[in-house]
Amino acid sequence: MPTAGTQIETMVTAFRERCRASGLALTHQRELIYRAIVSSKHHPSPELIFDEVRRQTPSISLATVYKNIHTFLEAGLLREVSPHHGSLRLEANLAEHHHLVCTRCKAIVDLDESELEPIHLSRKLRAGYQILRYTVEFQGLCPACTDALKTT
Amino acid sequence: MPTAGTQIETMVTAFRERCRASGLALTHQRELIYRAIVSSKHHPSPELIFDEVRRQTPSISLATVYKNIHTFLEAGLLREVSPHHGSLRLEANLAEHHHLVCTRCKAIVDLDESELEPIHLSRKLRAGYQILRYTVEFQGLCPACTDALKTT
DNA sequence: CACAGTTGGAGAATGATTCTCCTTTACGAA
DNA sequence: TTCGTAAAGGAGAATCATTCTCCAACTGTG
Repeated sequence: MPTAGTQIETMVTAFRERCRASGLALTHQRELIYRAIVSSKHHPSPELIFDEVRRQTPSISLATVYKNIHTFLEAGLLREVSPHHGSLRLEANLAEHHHLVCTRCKAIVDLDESELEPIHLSRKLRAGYQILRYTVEFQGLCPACTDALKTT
Repeated sequence: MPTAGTQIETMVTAFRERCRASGLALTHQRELIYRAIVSSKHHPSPELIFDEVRRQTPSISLATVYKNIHTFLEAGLLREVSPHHGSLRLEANLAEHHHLVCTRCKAIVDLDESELEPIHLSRKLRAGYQILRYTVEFQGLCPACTDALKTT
């Protein structure tokens, strides 16, 4: 069975290949940033990644971390945990319901609980966790953005 | 069948009662803010709410909108769409998986696709939408935060 | 109607993110 | 291996979202 260490190396190797394939220069900083994210068990913020990377290369700039995160997101090497961070989004609908989020225009449409069957967990979820509620987020393209991409 | 208009009035009436019950003063601004959120089909940001409310009361301050949003969230009158906005959170794990989010400390734990049964939509989802993927977000308290709240 | 405690307004302060501008580096070609 | 060019990095200013501070105005009670 592979250890966590070799698994990280596998991902870093794949990362190098994907950079080459995408025409992205393979810089020291880029590899450190990617490695910091892959090695993290949590889902780190740019600031945390910066703190981690700075331990090995104190001269790195926070702007470089941000720039590369966006580069990696565009290249599909990373994923954002939330499709709508950046600004607080609110709702007054307190009934159980789910969301359909357009990844392009960030519009959010509600889906009633009755529109999907209840979720069943195969096993007891993580010991010690108290689950209060769950929400399903469907990500995709809304009709307008589907059209817009076709035309372009 | 109730029209959208009367439904909004119903919610505003309930809002007034809940304010009274929670000891919150019923100000002109509060009602406008709540009404703007309830009336919105989308899931508005504070800035959008401000723009809307300002049309009726140009003297309102953006800080007031923010303050009241937080007041309403604490009173349970509103809900945040995303439990982890505020800072970009990233992951390199591109496999289908889900998230367990602690609402108190914002820690995110991955849940493998195999840990829950697939979701079935009862009907064809919204015409015209292209669904690319879905993620289930379980919200609750992690073991550490559960303990912390017991002790307090 | 007056009082006391909330709440609102304005603008400064803070934190996250992006931009600008100039220097340095990666990497294909010679 | 060296060179030239385009891509990338660093520093700090600029911008955007959000929060705070401080004082004036308002709500709800007596």
